[in-house]
Amino acid sequence: MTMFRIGQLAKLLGVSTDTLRYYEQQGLLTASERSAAGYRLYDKQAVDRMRFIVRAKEVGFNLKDIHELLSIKIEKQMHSCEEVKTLTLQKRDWVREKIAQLSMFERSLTLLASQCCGGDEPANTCSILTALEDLDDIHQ
Amino acid sequence: MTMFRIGQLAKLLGVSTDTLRYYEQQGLLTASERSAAGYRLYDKQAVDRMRFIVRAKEVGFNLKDIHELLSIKIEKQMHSCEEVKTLTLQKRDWVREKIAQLSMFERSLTLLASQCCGGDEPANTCSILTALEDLDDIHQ
DNA sequence: ATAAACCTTGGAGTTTACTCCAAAGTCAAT
DNA sequence: ATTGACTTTGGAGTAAACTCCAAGGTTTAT
Repeated sequence: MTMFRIGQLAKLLGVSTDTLRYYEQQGLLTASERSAAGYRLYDKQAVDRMRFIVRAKEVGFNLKDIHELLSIKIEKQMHSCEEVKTLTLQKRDWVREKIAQLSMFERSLTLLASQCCGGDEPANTCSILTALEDLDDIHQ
Repeated sequence: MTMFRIGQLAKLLGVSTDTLRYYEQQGLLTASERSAAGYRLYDKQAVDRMRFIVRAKEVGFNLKDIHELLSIKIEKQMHSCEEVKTLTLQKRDWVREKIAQLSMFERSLTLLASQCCGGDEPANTCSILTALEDLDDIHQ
């Protein structure tokens, strides 16, 4: 069970040490312990948690969202189970909606790329907006 | 062919008039014309373009990205077709990666919800991080 | 004709999420 | 033992994307 120092963890996750300290300051993650000299030390659990934070950030959750996600926990008798479930499903729906919208972008970008260097269509009709319109046409 | 005024467009797209003016200032969209009194007027094309901007924003593109997306156009002889295609496919890959990561979150949130109010498992193991670990377990 | 509800500009302020010091302590290697 | 690469704190600075005035002009409804 090796512990990571802040620089090693930063390198592992591809973020800066400043960012990790900032996340700690924002209450998202405290290093599992400190060395005699006061250096932050992160164990496996802390690394996992930080990885979660960084990934969630990358896909578009903000720090408040992430805080909420991380605090979804059943602590016996403390919160209504139904409450937790509702919040979780809400977040899932949010994620699903984003996936749906991204899929739309994916399709229009694919279409755009195919139109771009395709055949003999007039070149001036080739843009992301016309690609989106074309997608709409297909679906109507 | 009715024209929208800024407040109507803002309402339609669910953003503030300040935001629309900000996007104009950032060079993303100029109103198609002005009324005699100097009011911004948006035609269908401008509405479509603004809708694109707002949606792209919602799925996590920043304004610089959006600017790039909107300027992907083949203007005869001006840009290499291959260049345009490469940029488009790069953006598409970015979108695909995001979709993949979001799908992972979707699955873990689904799992989390199912664990939450399920049966007799010990409640203290129920969190987004343990759900992610469980997902990893399934896939290994 | 006078409110109420719009719109204009310019500029200042805010929020989020870092990012970058400075001054000082720690650790490993030469 | 001293250089270089790490770490600490606190606090200041920055970039993006709004958001909110103020002071004024315009439209619409009563």
